[in-house]
Amino acid sequence: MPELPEVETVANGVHERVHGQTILSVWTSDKPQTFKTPPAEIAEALTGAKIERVRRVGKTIVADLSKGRPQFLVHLGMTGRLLVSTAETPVPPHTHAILSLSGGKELRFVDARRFGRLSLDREGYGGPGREPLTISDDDFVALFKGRKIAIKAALLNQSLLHGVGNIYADESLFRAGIRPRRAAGRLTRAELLRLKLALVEVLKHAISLGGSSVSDYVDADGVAGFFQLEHMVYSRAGETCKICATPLKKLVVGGRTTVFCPTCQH
DNA sequence: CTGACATCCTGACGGC
DNA sequence: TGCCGTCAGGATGTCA
Repeated sequence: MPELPEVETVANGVHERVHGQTILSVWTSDKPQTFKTPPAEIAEALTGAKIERVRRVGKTIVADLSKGRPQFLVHLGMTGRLLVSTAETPVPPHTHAILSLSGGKELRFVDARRFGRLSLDREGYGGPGREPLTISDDDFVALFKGRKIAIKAALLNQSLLHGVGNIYADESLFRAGIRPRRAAGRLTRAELLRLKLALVEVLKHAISLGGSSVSDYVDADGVAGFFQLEHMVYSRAGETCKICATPLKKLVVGGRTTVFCPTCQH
């Protein structure tokens, strides 16, 4: 599932391949759920527009278009893919949008499970959440002050922090030695700073490896990432801890499957 | 404010 | 082999 590192990898890959190009035409599927903005409006806004820049904000991919045009937003959901393909490449099943570009290639949005969303930026995007890679120590600590919810649930809450999903929540809590059910507001400043450090480290490392490929995540060229090979806990319930060999335990926290080491995490 | 739960959706996987 | 039930989860919404 695409979280911050995967979305960053896709956004950067797409940017390198399409920036400066003009969108010649737009095709959209007939699956209304995929489009938060009506597909006809999206097609109208995009057709003839130049793609100035493609970047990541939280888990959203933002395409900045020529002046006067709205921004084009892509959320990958769980299984969404944004692919730069030649026009000759067979169109895969579950393709919901195809943008034909002046360079001859196509930018395609493919999403089997249809949790992904395409929209224009009319109402703004991102919300109040902060970026984990740039937030200050004091602001990070303040996010959790007085909160009774489990720290894992707080990490997943996009209105607090952007871009953290199930994989990086579990991985950062493991690396910080903190149990996922601990009340967020009861963590000490030292623990929260340890968590922040672990989170930044794990996100940056995952970005450097092209993200985690579980489910069916791939980058703009359809290439898988490698960080899943370094997962310490995510999806490893019942297996042994790579540090202390204790069997890893499974819980549900914040409605999500959660795996932790009862020995390494307190 | 909080958590528990349902909803959307399809592919993968386990059991029989 | 093949069918069927279960599970996975990001964002959002309902309800207690």
